[in-house]
Amino acid sequence: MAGETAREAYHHGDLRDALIKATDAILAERGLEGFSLREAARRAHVSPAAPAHHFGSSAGLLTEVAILGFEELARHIEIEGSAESATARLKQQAAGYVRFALAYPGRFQLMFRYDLLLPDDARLAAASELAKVPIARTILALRGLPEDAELDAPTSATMLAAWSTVHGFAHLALSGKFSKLTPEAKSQHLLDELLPQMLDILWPEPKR
Amino acid sequence: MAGETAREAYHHGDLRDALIKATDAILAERGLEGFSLREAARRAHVSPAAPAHHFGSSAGLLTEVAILGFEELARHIEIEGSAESATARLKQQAAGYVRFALAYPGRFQLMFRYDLLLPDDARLAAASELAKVPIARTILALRGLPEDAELDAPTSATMLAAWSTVHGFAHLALSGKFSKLTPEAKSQHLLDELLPQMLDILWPEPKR
DNA sequence: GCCCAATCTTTACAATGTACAGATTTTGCG
DNA sequence: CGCAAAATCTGTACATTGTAAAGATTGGGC
Repeated sequence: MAGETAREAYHHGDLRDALIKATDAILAERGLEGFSLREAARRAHVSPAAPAHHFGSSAGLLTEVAILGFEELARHIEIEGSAESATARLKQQAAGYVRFALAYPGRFQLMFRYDLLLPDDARLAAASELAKVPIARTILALRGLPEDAELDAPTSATMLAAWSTVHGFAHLALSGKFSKLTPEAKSQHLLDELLPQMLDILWPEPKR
Repeated sequence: MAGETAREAYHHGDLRDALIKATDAILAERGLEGFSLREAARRAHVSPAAPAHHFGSSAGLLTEVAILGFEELARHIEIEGSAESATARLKQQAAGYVRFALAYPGRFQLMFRYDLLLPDDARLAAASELAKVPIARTILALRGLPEDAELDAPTSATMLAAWSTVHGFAHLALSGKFSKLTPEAKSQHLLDELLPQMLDILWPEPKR
């Protein structure tokens, strides 16, 4: 009991967390295509069939990781400092979205791969919805509405516009469609140059 | 020689085309996740190892299908009728892009899955670039430039904006992020309602 | 102290991509 | 025409994957 805790822990303890962390490590090291259920089990020092009892299937484990991904995405989107205008705040949030996608490409791609996730998981849907809240607040401010206003048609259309723009940018970047630069310098150039240029076109500063 | 041509054809003939068509059929019937190299070989009535000689690997076959996909995408983007304004033309092209993605989700998803395609295929890169040409023309018209003008920084940033917007919309739609509707009615609603609403916000008609 | 349920292992099976060696067909060339 | 060489396809084999089924082992509640 006071023996080697690591050995003991794997035999009964927090396998669930260990598998989630192993999966996250695989996504970070080898990307989404480098993941396999058996590899995650290997890293947790358990048999290939062990994960099934905790997550049901591979999709169950990946869904759990995707939920954590949406929560982390929400954190990246939330605004830290003060923002002068609503459009400035929107641009900061857009940068946060893209920064997350570029920093954790495996996680990000997983989050939108419905074929790898449980299709009707309520917690996943909730996490996905929660990640939109910070943007919704900014959109309301952008349209001069109070923070707790209802999401009318033009507001949700504006949200859709912001979401699509930033998501398309991130997805195209990860698909290698902007790959004329080296991978190292690419992220900074995308975030510091291309993204602001694009956002200035779609959301020009109203201050004349 | 004058015998049953179908049997003969499979034994020597146009296996390459047959495999491409089989793959396209799988993508249409079962989606991208329903594809396997062996299933394509099965549909072409050849052994599992046969495709290798024509395409090298699974990625080689899929790359060929993706090239056809980009060519078809370009056709969907090209404008058919006359367009009053440049922004109207842009919106028609955007609708063409989304219509393609919704009509051929398997093909569309494949085209941006770098992990399934040959990473350095020149013909694939060329087809991808060619699909942007119709949009580039519209962007130039939008900015009041002649059709053969060079793509300066603001023009390419505007292109990036248009591309990201429409691609993000299509990708989010296919990821099931808008799925509060039935799949049948969804496509029409997306094309007729949501997409125009979004585009009107990002590209308002200059005509006051 | 003991039984039951939770947890993990072992074994097994069907599928997949693809390498390798051989058969068969077509083609090029004298 | 004849024949060798090249192109094309088959058969077999192997490592890897997800997961189902049944058995072993552990821990908690009474």
